[in-house]
Amino acid sequence: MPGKKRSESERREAIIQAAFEVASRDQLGGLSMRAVAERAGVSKGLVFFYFTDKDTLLLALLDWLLETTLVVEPPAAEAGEGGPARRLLAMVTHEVEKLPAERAQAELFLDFWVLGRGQPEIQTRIRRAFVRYREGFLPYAERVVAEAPDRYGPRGARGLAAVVVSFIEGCALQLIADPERFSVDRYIRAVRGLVLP
Amino acid sequence: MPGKKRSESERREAIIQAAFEVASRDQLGGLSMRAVAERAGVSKGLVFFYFTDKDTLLLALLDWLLETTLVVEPPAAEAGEGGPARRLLAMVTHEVEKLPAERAQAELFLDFWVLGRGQPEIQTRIRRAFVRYREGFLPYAERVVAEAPDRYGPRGARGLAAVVVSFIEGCALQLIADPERFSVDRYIRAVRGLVLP
DNA sequence: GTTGTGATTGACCGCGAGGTCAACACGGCG
DNA sequence: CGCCGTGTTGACCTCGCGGTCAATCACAAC
Repeated sequence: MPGKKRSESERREAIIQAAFEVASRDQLGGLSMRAVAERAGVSKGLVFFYFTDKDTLLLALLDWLLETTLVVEPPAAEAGEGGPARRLLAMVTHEVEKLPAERAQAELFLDFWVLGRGQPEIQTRIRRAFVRYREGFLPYAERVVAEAPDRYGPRGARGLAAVVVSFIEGCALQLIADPERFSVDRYIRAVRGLVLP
Repeated sequence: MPGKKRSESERREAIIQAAFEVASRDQLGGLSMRAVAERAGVSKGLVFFYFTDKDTLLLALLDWLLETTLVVEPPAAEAGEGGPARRLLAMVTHEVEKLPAERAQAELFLDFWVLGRGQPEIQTRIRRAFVRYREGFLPYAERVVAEAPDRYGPRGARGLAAVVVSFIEGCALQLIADPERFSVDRYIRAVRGLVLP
């Protein structure tokens, strides 16, 4: 029944939420404007009214996803007690432990990643978000490098932050491929053995 | 012009090759039976003649991909000179250095990974390939763990191998997202600084 | 109550997808 | 030569997609 009014931001939010739910179920490839409209309890035309394009809707969904996920939480104060390396390790542990709860987001994120190839708008947004994510680790990586600057070369902190992020992303990948076998504990123990003296 | 005959295996191979080229250009989402047929210089019907389904063709493509990529090369003999940790590191370095050259394969692989969610046939094949890949590192991880068994817990070698694979996969992801910024050297230097005393 | 404005609908369009199939071409065999 | 049987084709079917738009409705202002 046409005519019912709702505030613009409410509608937009609801549609994006519906899009997320559809994408979680059917992947981005299976996300159709029809399905989103149905899930949001709204007609197809209205989705096009708020988001002119499918591309526009996807970008809005991506923005929402990047704001929600892929944020570094600063370490707790007591995490730094054993030295910089232990603190960085605590951060990595925390990030990896978050993954299972955010599995749907991680899957969608990866889906955008694949879609991003050949779609520059998506790619640049993902890249920017990643730079931000890496920079969240940077200050702590710097303190690790500062302890033994000769072991890491110049710009060693950036490299270390990049390695940290790569490892976390690799974990996300493993989690998606094989959730039952993925054991956070075992991963963390192996890393701990590798890097702590 | 109908009637030209070619051996079955030749045709199958040519079609899979065409499918790979199309997928490299347009991703799996843009891979249509029409496009594959055109690329292979063959009619659409023939593609269905050899591969009854699109799903069947995709599985054949995936099998080809998994046989081609995702194989661990054993380390060179002199790589073990500095001890087990250095040898494992040399293997990781080598795997990461291979990535840029195999970028198209890595991208397609990731694409299948995303598609695999919800498509059990794909998922199990990827999982099996990954188990094999991890096991390629296992003997060398075992020797690393054997040097300090107390640092890694029980089954520490498996955890270490998993970490190694996660890191390599994370690198592949970074390479796909941002090929220009991705610097193998910097990554390896950071890892070296982290794990070598 | 009338009117006007802006949110909302659903029928509709064209397109390209996966898939089917009757017809056809060629090589070998009697 | 004729005539299988296996490759091979391209027209054709249906379906669901993204996208459009005139009609419709709810509400606020007067």
